[in-house]
Amino acid sequence: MTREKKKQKKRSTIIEAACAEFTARRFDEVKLDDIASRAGVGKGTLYLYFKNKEDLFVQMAVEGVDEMAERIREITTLDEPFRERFFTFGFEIGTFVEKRCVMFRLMHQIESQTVREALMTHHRQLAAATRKLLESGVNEGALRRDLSVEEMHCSLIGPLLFRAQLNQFNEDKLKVESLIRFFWEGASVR
Amino acid sequence: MTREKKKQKKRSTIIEAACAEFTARRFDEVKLDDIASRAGVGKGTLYLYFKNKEDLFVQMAVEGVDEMAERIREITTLDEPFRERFFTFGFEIGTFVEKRCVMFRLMHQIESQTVREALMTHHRQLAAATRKLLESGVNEGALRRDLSVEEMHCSLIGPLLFRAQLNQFNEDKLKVESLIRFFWEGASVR
Amino acid sequence: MTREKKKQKKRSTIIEAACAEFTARRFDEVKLDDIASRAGVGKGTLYLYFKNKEDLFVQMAVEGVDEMAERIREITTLDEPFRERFFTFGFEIGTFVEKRCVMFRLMHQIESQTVREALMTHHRQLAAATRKLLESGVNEGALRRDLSVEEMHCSLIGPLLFRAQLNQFNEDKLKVESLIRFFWEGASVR
Amino acid sequence: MTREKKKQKKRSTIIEAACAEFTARRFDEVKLDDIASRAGVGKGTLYLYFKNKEDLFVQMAVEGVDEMAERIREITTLDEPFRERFFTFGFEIGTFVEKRCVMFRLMHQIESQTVREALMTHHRQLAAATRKLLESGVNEGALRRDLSVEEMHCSLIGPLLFRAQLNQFNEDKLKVESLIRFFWEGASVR
DNA sequence: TATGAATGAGGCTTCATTCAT
DNA sequence: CATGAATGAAGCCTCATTCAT
Repeated sequence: MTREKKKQKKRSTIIEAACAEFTARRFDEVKLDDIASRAGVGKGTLYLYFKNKEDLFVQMAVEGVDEMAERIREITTLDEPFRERFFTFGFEIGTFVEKRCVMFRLMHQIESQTVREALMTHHRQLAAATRKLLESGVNEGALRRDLSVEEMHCSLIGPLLFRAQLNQFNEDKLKVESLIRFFWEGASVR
Repeated sequence: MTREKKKQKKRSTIIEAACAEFTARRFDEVKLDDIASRAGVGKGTLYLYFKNKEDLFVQMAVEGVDEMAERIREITTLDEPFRERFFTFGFEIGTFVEKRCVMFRLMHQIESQTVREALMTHHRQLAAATRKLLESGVNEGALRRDLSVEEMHCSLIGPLLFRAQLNQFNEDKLKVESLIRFFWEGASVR
Repeated sequence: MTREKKKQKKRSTIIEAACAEFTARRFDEVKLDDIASRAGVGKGTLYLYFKNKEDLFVQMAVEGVDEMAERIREITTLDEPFRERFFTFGFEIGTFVEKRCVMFRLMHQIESQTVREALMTHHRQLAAATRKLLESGVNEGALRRDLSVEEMHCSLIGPLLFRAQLNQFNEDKLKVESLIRFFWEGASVR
Repeated sequence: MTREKKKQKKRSTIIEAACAEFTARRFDEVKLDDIASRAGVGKGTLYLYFKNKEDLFVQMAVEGVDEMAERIREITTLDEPFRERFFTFGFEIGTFVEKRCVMFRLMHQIESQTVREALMTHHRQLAAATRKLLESGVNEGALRRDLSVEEMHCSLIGPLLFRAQLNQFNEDKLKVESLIRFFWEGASVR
């Protein structure tokens, strides 16, 4: 394995560990020691990959978001009926949100304007891609014209997010599918 | 004003200040100094009303939740058509969520099991009351039988919560009304 | 004792402790813990009086310098023959340098431009006052015209400073007096 | 060039780099990284030539001191009038002090007794050689009998040292020559 | 009851040192 | 020999908490 590959892999390991820790605890409750030992590296090593705790947090929160946005854009242009595309999207975003709901939860709680902006930027891209997809549904006559895209975005993502939060603690999990279907029944043109 | 009243009032002032601080910043970014000076009291005074920072946080996060749950139960038993009760409920919970979305956001990020339980307990009451109300709708034939109450709960509260989060930073705010109506159109029996 | 007085006194205690520590050890060898416990205060207390370690160091290094400069100006204007004034000055500056030679030693070793400037500013005042005094000696015909004031300043202070350094470790101490007299014999007009 | 020569050369490069760094900054402000990159070698390489940072510092501070002491002894035994020998010495020590004043400045600030001793030992040799030279001047009747050698040593070296310190920051530099001459005029027998 | 000066536990961060390559 | 990625010891600093006034 090349040098660069190795580095990327270690970075991922750290991000993964950070994600596990930050998901379970408050920012201040997570010690860099915890992350380091969970990742199986020395504490100092973290600083070879991230500027500081805050940076590690942001990188973690942002990890995979751009790829998800890209994926949504991809789905948007698929050559299928909108219904197909929508459900494909729905499952994928549902899974994504479940895994990465921390980001959504924590996004707004950062003091530093610059750091928050960094997070928001990525989130906005995701939201934009999602709205674009919904818009294409409207244009193709698959989704209702009388609803604003913002409204739909909120009514679709909101439940998925809320579900992810609840699921962290409940055992009888709601299915992503049913939430998406509920949205579809309400928003699609019959 | 009686002594007891005075004390209650000061407690409220502190809770209010804490709420403003915790809404804007992370738990660890909020200093007791900040809260104290925003509330216009000395730092030591906080300890006359709350056991410690965590306690102040919990009390703040829980403030008004029981009252809201009670209010929902009240609405549930109103002698009106369900549709009326539902929209009354919708607006009130929407407003409540907007003002107190911090609690929802922060609930899951507490390390201490006991503290988290304290928060969860209140939240579960709120959820229970909400589900009860929805259930009554189902029983009265106003809401669809084929949807589980959990599903509906999630599809109703999720958007309201997500909206509250977005609104902290967007100016062109989505209306609570439209979200509730969207839910109603999808969940009610036509 | 008034509140302000008390504060000043504690500040002095800390400066004193810092002086003792910084005189004996390198900057990085001195721990704030050491200073705090020598001063008989908590570690955190240091931060009520000084911004950080560097600041404490600078304040310590600068302590008393302005007063000494003022004292020199005072001596300069005394109504006595220059010879008297010179020896008065000589003893006082000799003693001062002995006690505060750290400042001179450390002055040039500060990385931060701003911090170094802070130190240099005070030192330059001291040097200026000293040169002024020597100048007055020249003008009154007591000191040689053919020597530049800078030369004299250097030939007078240099030995005092070097002596202070040596004395930290030798027991058979050189007398300040003999150094001053040597300078006087070389620099005065016979 | 032989292998040994090469090694010596690299060692010199490192010492040189260390000297530049330690002259400009505090011991703790100098990072081995800085020294290494200034010397154009890897950080690990430093440890092939020096035991640790402190050792590198000592070796640097001591570099050339023994040679200088030897040179002074050489000058002492030259077959010339003392006056000649003295000025030769004066210029050389003046230049030496200018280049290596760090050593003098830092000598006393080392915590570790053993390290300090290492430095002091070399310095004492230098001082001893200097005093010997001055003593020979007294014996030959060229220098005043009524001054102690220590006094003279201090009055000669002190100004040179002080000048070196001032020169780090002033542009209009005092001449070594004038300081030596001032000493000579005061200390020699007319 | 109210205060805020004093405290010190604890965590982030730096950087000298090591060692596998 | 040379390197620089990895490490973890150690210390500065913050800030929740206490307590004398």
